[in-house]
Amino acid sequence: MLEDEYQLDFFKDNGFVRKQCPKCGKFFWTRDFERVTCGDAPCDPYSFIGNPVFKKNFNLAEMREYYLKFFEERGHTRMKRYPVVARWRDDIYLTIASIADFQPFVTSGEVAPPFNPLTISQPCIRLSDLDAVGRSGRHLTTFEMMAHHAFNKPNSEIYWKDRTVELCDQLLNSLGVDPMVVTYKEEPWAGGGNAGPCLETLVGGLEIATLVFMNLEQVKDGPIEIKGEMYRKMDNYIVDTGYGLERFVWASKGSPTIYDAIFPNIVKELMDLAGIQHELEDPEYANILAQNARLAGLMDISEKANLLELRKQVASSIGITPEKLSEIMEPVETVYSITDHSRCLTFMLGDGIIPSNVKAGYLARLVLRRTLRMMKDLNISIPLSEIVQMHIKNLPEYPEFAERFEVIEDILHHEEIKFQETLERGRRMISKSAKHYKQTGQKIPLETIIEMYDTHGIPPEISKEVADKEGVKVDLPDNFYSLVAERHSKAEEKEEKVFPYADRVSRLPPTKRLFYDEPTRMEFEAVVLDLFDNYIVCDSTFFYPEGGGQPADHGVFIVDDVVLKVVDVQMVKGVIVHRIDSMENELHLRKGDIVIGKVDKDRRMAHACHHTATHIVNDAARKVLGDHIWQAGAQKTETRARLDITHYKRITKEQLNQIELLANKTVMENQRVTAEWMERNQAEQKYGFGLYQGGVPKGNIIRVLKVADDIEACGGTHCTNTGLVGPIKILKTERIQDGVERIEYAAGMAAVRAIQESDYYLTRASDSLRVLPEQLPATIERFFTEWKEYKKENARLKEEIAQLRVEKMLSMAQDLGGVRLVAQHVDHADTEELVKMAGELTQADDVMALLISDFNGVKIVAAAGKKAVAQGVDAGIVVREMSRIVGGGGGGRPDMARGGGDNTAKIGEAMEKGISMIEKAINH
RNA sequence: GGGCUUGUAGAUCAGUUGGAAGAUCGCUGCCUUUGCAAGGCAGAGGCCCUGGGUUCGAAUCCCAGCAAGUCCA
Repeated sequence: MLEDEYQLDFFKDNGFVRKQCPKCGKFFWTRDFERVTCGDAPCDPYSFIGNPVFKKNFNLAEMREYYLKFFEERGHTRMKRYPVVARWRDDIYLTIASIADFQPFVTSGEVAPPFNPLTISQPCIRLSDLDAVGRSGRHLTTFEMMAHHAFNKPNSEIYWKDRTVELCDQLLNSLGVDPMVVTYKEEPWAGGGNAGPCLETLVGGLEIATLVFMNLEQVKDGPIEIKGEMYRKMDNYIVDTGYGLERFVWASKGSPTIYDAIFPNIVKELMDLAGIQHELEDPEYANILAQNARLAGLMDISEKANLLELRKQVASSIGITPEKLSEIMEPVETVYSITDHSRCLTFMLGDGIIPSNVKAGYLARLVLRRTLRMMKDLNISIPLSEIVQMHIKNLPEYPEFAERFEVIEDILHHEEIKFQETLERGRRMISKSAKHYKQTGQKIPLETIIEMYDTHGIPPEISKEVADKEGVKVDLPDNFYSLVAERHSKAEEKEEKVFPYADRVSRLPPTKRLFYDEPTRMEFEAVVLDLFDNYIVCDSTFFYPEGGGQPADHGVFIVDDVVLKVVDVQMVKGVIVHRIDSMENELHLRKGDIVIGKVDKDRRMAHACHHTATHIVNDAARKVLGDHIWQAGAQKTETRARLDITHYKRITKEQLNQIELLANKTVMENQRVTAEWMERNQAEQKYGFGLYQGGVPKGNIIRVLKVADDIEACGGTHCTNTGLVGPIKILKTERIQDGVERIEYAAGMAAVRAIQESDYYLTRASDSLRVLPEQLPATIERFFTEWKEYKKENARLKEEIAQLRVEKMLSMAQDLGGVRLVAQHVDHADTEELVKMAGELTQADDVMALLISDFNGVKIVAAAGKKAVAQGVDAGIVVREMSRIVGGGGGGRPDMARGGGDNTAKIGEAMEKGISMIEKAINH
């Protein structure tokens, strides 16, 4: 249905014909009238391997520069790359395409593009084909998407389809590609809520560019269907191209794999470390790899069955067994994979991702652990950081990575130790479980292996390896990871809260936010524009709506004599809605009325102090802990505030003190706090993405706030000078996730109160010990030691008393048919003492002890010597019966039982019952 | 953001249905040995993570917190 979209003048004017591929049924454009197939794998196999398609070969830096310059010379502005971690977005963690840089605000038309048209080489990370990396010869986790983009609007078109294809064609021409081998395949594209026609540029069986003409947006009942979703035309239309830098380099070299093309020296180095012969000059070897890559291009080898099929085909085509081939290929593939993964880590850590168990950090750890595992498989024992360092040396275009190497090394070292500990723990667990199943002669159940992975992070291969060593079998199904996924499949959808009057509010004009203009003014007049239930909307307001971790202002509206209490303030699409506490009062109000608003000043000031303090603490933390610190969340209240930051270690007490000192120093310097409304692009260019620490604001104009050295996009209300924040007191740190530390602190009056509070605890503690506060630690330590000693002595004494009493008790025993019964009241003895005595008494086989005391209610202990037990006495039953009489319960083993109750008046009765039961049991 | 798991001696871990806190290694002393490796005997070392609750009684069951591990989006 998009057919018409592809009828380009460029094709007609340049002698292209449109054909349909008989293999895949897709339509494509070619200059070669004889051509039958579309040029894409699997319809056409790779033909460039050993037969480069460009006149000259390029390395990454040369290719990138060639490309950017080519488009610069044709009217495009060259742009700096964005980070691989998508800080400016909250829907994805990693930058997956160059267009991701401009989503969602530029593509939606809300924000103007920084340049138009522009060209960029954007490093991207995609982890969706992890298993194919290294094996397929072409998959990478990290790649640079070279691109030229043009953002067109109805009345201002930069260029569209014809010019785009023309530029692509010219680029290939300039590189010396034979025009006859280039095909453009029609393939509708969809992703991220947009879609449009698309042409894939194919050369020698390899897709080297994708030209997307984004002109559709996803809507529920749109007229156009693409891949099952409905779309409609957008007003603006965007040229979204993607040229694979690494694939260009590969095509220019014609090496067997993409890995040999883009980082040959690191591959070589790792091959040496792993002790693998890797002579690409060896024609036999190169042939195997080339065959493999060619055939791998034809199938999706992330399926295990397909991988086996691939092995079979390659093996037969070169005349060796599949097993032999696997033996040759696997280590080489692993080296490729390590090289790729470590490059991915270089970008991730270089751009500031901290490994963690959540979010983007988890993805970093995932890649990191895969890499370590593979290194271990090949016995490569150098630290991972050394491999990363090789990449950094290989990437002089990214000097920022070299600058951060020290931190990266530290992080990697940390992670290596952590993983080792996890594996060590896991090995012990499996080994234990294996021993257990060995005894029963069973296999280790799959459920156990799944749990080991899911709960303890032990890869199934390692479980198997350990079990093998113990001589226990394990069945590992091919679909192991999908079985794990099944466990998690019960995902629940959570509803998004929708403001009930969203429609009505959207018809109102945006509220004037006066609190920005006069941050200290708390009283104002405003005109009521609308009211419903207990919500009031005015033309302007000084009430700050909840946002950016800062809670809403409270206060009152006054109309005539009526006071309306404002309990919440929210912003809905630019309109500020005040909620008041009761509906009745609202009856006094009508649209058009003028109201007087009064903001609760203390509350606002407390929030402002804490908000400004948050920026100061964030800045101080970065200075003390390092540049990798990134805000992961923040919340302010009247009494305290908290800031979550990414950091790969626990913050030490000393560092915390330093942060606190530094923060207070910034306060005392009494620097001006300034806010400036800036165009988004301009702000980003000037200050970088550090702006978005506290979240990504919407719209083209953002508010840039400067507090000392901290510069962030922030919509909150602040103190006008840092001095007004008052003291900042850090209260505690908490590790809310691996890699994320939470710092809690109080500022201003709240800080003074917090100090008073902790002072109170200190005074109370020192008062009750009757020592000075500075002697508290030593005193408490002494008390604790003494307490332990007394406790031990106490136990010893009880033992001794028990022994002493036993003799006397035995003398009072009554003889019941060969069993000596000691039935006695032992006043004030606790259960433990009774147990000790009973235990001591029944050292003699023929003794039956029945002890009862009135300690804290009634305590009963019965113990029977071996002979008594043999005669049929069950201490458990006796105690249970006796305890019931005193209103409690009890039980235990036949030779030792305890119980009790709270009815002390019935002690005697219980004792009689016990004695009679024992008599009965023995005489039975 | 969701799921799962774990906190017991210096270390690694047992601890049955709630009923006397254990093992192995390490540590101390003595013995054996030319010495070492080791062996024998004796001993020290526990707020059973914290705080509530249920119970006559909690390491064990329930709730909350703190600390840690791990899988997924």
